Amino acid sequence: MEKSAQIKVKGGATERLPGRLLKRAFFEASPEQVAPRLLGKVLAYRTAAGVLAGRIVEVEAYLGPHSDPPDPAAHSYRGATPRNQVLFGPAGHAYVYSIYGRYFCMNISCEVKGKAGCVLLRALEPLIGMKRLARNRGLAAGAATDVKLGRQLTSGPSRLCQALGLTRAAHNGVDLIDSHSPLQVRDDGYAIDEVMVTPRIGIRAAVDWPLRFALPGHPCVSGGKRLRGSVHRVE
DNA sequence: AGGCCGATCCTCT
DNA sequence: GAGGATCGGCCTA
Repeated sequence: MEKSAQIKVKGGATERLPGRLLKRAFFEASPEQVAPRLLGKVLAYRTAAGVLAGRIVEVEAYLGPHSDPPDPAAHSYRGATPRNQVLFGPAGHAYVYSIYGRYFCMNISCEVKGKAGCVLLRALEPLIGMKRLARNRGLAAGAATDVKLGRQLTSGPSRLCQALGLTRAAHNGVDLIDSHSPLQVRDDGYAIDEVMVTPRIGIRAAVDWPLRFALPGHPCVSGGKRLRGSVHRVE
């Protein structure tokens, strides 16, 4: 019997989240600025059964209709609708939408109220609650520690929602930078050296715009060689 | 009222 | 590399 089995984690409500909460101002900038800065930050979800968390390793920026030129691939391109209204609200809120009838994707609203830019979370590196992340994905618990299977947990915009258990009904509109919120974006001091920039994935319009950002060479980034791009140093 | 389609994932070849 | 699953939301009439 392992010792760790006796140091069982306490109830989720009291369990600490890693690092410190980001500030609202972090998200009150253009999506092109916010997206690369989000790399390395932590998405943490406090549930009754304990904390789930992952490090953000791949994102995409989607520009609001006010931008010049406007972004035809963005959900906000044709203005506010019941589905996308969160994007037109204040920065730092979750925009969760359903796609293909079976999946969800999560974005974070940017800029100030009235400007609908956002950042899509495309991949996380699993950090906390690996076994439960695997179970939520319908994978064996062993996948949590298996290097080969590890990237199947949270590498993909809908995979990460499935792993954390994020849905539109429960999480659309949640404030991610409120200390009382179950879902938060936090900074644990992880430093980024380089950022890779490529076109966005899975869209039909503006296919060349360089708005996808990822940690170069990170095993949890989705896609293969095809998705290599230019690498830039970070401050 | 009806049609179209998607910021995906998984399986099979 | 290709194709199917599956349905909410948006557009057109």
